[in-house]
Amino acid sequence: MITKNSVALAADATLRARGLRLTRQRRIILEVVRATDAHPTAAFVYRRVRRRLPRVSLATVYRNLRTLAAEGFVAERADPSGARFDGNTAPHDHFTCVACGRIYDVPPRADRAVRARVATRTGFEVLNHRTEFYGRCVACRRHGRRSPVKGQRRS
Amino acid sequence: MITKNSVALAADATLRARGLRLTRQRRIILEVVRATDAHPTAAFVYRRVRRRLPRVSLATVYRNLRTLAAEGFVAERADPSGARFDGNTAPHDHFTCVACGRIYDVPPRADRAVRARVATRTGFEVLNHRTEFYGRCVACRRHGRRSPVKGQRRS
DNA sequence: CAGCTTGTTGATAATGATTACTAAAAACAG
DNA sequence: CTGTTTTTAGTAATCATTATCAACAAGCTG
Repeated sequence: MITKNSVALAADATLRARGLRLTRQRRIILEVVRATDAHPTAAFVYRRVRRRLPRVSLATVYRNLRTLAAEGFVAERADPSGARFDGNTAPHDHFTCVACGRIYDVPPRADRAVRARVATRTGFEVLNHRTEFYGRCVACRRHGRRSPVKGQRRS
Repeated sequence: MITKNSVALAADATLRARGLRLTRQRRIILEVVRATDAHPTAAFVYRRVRRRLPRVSLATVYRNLRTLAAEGFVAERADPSGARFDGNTAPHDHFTCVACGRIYDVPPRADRAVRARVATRTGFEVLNHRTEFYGRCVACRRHGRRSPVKGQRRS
């Protein structure tokens, strides 16, 4: 089972091997990102971390999200209004609801062939790929929402 | 055949139907985006448009790229360092070279089943989907480039 | 332990992309 | 023309992100 603690231990070992340290801030930032499936922005992570470390700096959050992403402990994705982070580093796809803006995880497709096809067609070396779906989630379909809700805070 | 002029005519008609106009600026911005497959940034479009309209404003470029995207004449995609635009509005996928940063078009997969699978699994209404591939393009493989080249201008 | 080196933090300034604002120009309708 | 609406250029403002830096902490080394 993946526990908070086993994650921290693994992170600690990996970071040490690079001459980096798993500081209190870094550990809590990692825990916050892994504890939600909301694909949070840096600002969201900042707000959450502040509950446990009231004196943390926004720069520290950004700095560590970058570090953790570079070391593979979180994934980073580009969003029209900025970066979002994902504590789920297992391969999976995403569904973005065009009405409420929420991003849902979607189980990945069995896709060995997809990369191979692109590789042979282009001659490129395909290291990775990801599919993004867009549409309306169940809740928004039920409520008949069609367009982005204005004024809602980005999570 | 799709000519510059037929595009302009179609754009003009669509825009008029919305009470908008195909101004000189708007038309040239559209032409610039459609004339390249470099998935340009707003700054790139601005530089190109300025060759033909030296007094154009950067704000005008942004404003019109947004308008043209909203009307479906160009596609917009989020990139880690900002928005990129695509004059190719036919369905297709993208390959991003992690070494040189270039974004290549990839022919789309026959994919009726992909959306259906997600729809039945989630209950969501899937309107669209897009696959992003990451790897090294032929040129970068040949030159043995592995990491992003620093200091190059985003196109 | 004291001293040295290096990594890290919080605070804040700086940057870069994008958007908002506004007065003037252009496009159109009658 | 004349009035109305849209659009523009120029610029200020905003927002996310990054850089800078002095103070601090952790890990050696002797």
